Amino acid sequence: MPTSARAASPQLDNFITETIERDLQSGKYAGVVTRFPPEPNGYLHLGHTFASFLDFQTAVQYGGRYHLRLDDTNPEGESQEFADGIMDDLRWMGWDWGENLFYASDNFERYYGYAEQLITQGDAYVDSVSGDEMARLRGDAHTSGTPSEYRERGVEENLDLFRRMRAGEFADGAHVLRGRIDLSSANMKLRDPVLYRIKRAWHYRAGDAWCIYPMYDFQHPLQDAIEGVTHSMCSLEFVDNRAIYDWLMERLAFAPRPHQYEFGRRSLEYTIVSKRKLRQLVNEGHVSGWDDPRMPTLRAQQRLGVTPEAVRAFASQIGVSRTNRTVDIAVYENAVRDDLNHKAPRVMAVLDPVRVTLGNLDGARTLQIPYWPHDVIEASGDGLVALPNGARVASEQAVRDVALTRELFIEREDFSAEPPKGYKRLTPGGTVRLRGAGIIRADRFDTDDSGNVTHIHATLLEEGAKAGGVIHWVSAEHAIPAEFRLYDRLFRVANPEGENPDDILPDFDPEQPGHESGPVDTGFLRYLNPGSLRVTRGYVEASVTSDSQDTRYQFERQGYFWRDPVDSREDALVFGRIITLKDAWAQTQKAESGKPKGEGKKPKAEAVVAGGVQPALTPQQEAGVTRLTGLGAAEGDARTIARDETLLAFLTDAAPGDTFAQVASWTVNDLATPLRAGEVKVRAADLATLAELLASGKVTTRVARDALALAAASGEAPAALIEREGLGAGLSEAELERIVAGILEKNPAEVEAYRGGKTALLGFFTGQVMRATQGKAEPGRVSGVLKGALAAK
RNA sequence: AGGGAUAUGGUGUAAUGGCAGCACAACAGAUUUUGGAUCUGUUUGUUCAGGUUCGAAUCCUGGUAUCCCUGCCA
Repeated sequence: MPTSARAASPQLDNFITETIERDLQSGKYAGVVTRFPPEPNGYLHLGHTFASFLDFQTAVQYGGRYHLRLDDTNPEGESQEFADGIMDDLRWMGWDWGENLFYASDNFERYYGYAEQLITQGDAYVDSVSGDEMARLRGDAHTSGTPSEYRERGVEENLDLFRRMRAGEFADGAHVLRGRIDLSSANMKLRDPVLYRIKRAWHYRAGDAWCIYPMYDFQHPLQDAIEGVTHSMCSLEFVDNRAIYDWLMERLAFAPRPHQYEFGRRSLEYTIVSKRKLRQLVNEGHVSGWDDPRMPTLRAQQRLGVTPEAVRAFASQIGVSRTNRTVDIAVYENAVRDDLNHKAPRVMAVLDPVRVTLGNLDGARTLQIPYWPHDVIEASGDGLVALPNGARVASEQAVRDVALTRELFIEREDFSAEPPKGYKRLTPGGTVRLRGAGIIRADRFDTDDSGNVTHIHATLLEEGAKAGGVIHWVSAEHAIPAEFRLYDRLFRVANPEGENPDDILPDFDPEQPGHESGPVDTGFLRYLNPGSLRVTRGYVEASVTSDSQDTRYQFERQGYFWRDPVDSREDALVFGRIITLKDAWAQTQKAESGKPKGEGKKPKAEAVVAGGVQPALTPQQEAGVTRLTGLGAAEGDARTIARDETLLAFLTDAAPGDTFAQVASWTVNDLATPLRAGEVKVRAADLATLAELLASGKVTTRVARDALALAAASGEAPAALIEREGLGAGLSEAELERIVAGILEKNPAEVEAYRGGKTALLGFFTGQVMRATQGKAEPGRVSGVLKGALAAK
C-alpha cells in the first residue's frame, strides 16, 4: 500500500526543505510544487529512485503538488515506449501524479514564442557559424570568448532568420539561436548558450511538426515556470546552468518564479547506472534483458521480487546533501530484507538435494508447521498473522500441512562427513533437528566414486533427544521439483566504473589479448561477476501449489524467493532468489580461513608537511605588513589585511593607538566576509570606542562582538548601541548566581548527567548562561559559579 | 590552468559558536526449533596547518584532496 509506505517514511530534513520552510514562512509561495523530469530515452533505475523520491516526497510532505514531466526535447532516442515504461515504474513505486502529467513537447509552440520575445528584446540572436567555429570562438578557461561575426545582427534580421529556421528553409546545423549573455564570463555556460538548433528528426509525439528543437537550458526553466513549479531540484552538475536559469527568469519576468536547487547524486556499490553501459549489457547479452533481475533498473528489481516499499525505504534512508556519494550496497540489502521479514511466510525448499532415508519411519505423517516464527507473531500488533493468500488469522491457524515420509531430501551442505569446527548440522553419528519434525541421527552414508555423498541413512529419534542445530527438509515423495535461480551481484567489485588496481581476474589468461588494450569504456565488463546467476534444480514443499503466483516466501535458512513472473509455470516452477538471508556462519568461516591479520584499517592519508606555508607577498604587501604591525596589529592579521584591498581600505581611517590591534583583529575575523560583500555600514574609526570599552572591562568580548555585528549591519555607532540596549552594565555576583540557579532548575536531566560524571556538559550550561544574560556574563566568572552550583548538594 | 561545488567513523547522514548524535556495516554477549529476526553492549570520526573565542565540525587565513563546467545531449 503506497499510503502506508508513505506514512512510514521518515520526514525529509535537508538543505532544500530548510529553504522551503523559509519560503512558506515568508509567503514567497502559497504552496510547494515540484516535478520529476526524466527524458524518455531509457528505463528508470535505482539512481532515479532517489531523485524521484526527493521530488515527489518533498511535495507530499508540504501538502503540495508533484508533477511528472517527460522532458522530450531531443527526438533522438526518445520513444513512447520509454515514456510508458517510466510511468509504469513510477506507478509501481506508488506515485500518483493525477492530472499533473506534462510533456515538454506539448509546449513547443510556447517555447517558440518566448524565443521570439528574447529576440525582440535583443537578448537572443541567430548565429550562423559551424559547430567547430562556435567552440573555437567560445574561448576556454583563460581566454574569453570572441563574438561571432553574426552577433550584432539586427532584431528584424534575427526574427526573419529564426522564422525561416522554423519553416525549414535551412539545413541541419546551418544556424542556431543563441542567448546574448556574456562571452567573457568565467562561467562557460554563460558564453551565449545555444537555445535552439535545427534538427530534422521525427519526434515520437510531435511527428514532423518541428525541425527546430529547444535546448535543455532554454526549455527546462520555461517549463518549470509554465507548470508553476516552485522548487526545481536537479543534480549537482547543473550548478553552472543555474545562471542561465536565473537569466531567463529575469529577462522574461516570470513572477513568482521557480528556483533551482542542486543535490548530490547517489550511486550504489556493485552497480552501474550509465544508460550507455546498461544498454551494452543488454545488447551484448551479458544479461537477458532490461528486466534481468540482476540489473539495477526498476523493472528488473520488480521482476526480482523486491517490493516498492523496500525501494522507497532505501531512497529515504540514503540522505540528501550537496556531495556526490556512493552508498554501501548493504543499505539496499538491509531495506529489502527488512521489508520481506514481515511479509514473507516461511516455507521449506531444498535447492541442492541429497537423499535421506529414515529407517524407522513407516508410512507418512502429516505435520502442521507454522508459517511464521515466534518473533514475527509477537511483533504483530493485533495478534493476527497473514496466510500466503493475505487473509489474517490467529497464529495457531497460520500453519500449512507438510508430509513427513521415510524418504526425504535435505540440503547437501547440511551434511558433512568431516565437519569444520563449530558446524551445527548433520554429521556421521551426530544429530540434528528437522525443522518442525523432530530429531534424527545419521547412522551411515553412501558415496559415489568421486566421494560425493549420495545417500544418508538415518533414524528418527524419540522425544527428548538433543540436537545442536536445525535444518530444513522436504518429503521426497510429496515435494515439487523446481528450478531455483540464485542471483548474486552483477559485478565483483564495488566500483565497476573505477580503476580497481588490486583486482585479480579469476581466470586471468595472459595470452588473452584485450586486458590492457581494450577500449577504456568497456573496461567495466571485466568486473562482471561470472557467478552472478547460479541455477539449481531441487524441491519445494507441496503447500506452495495452492498459493497465489506472486507470493514472496522465505525458504527457511536460504533466503527470500518468489516465482519468476516471466518464466515460472504451474507445471515447471521457477523460483528466483530475491535476496539471501544474512549469514553469520559464512562470516565466521571467512574469518577463520585466515585472511592476513593486522590488515586493520587503511592508514590515514599522510599529513601534508607543507600545511602551514603562507603565500608569498609582494614587496608592497610586505611593506604593508610592516606598517600594520608597527601600528600594533598581530602578524597574522597584518598579513591577511595587507593582501586584501578591501580590508586595507576599511582600515585606513582606523584610529592609531592602543585600540588598533583589536580593530584589526575584528576586521579580519568578524568583518572580512561581509566587508567583501559590501555589507558593512560602520566605519573603522567608530570601532575605537568599542575597543576601549572592551579593554577597560566595561563590556564582555561577547557583547562587543554582538554589538560589532549589529553595528556593521545598521551603521549605528557600536558604543551608542550598547548604551541603548543596556549591555554595558555588569552583572552582580548575586544576579549571576540567581541566573545560574534558574538554569540548573530548568535542566534537571543535564544536571544529573553532569553530576554523574559527564563534565562535558559544562559547555552546555555556559552556553545557557551566556544566552540568558545576552552575553553580559563574564565567562571566567560563569565557570566558577557554575562549578560551585553544580557541586553543591 | 580560469570558474564553480564539496570535505564529519568502514559507508551514508545530523549537530546553524555550547553534550559530536542516528542508520547501515563490523565485533561481543543474550535469546532463538531459521547460523534469520530480536535485544544489550563495544570499536571506529570532524581533510590538514595556523588564528579568533571562556568554548570551534561550525567563524577567519592559508594549504590539500575529490567532483563539475569549455555538446547544436539532458
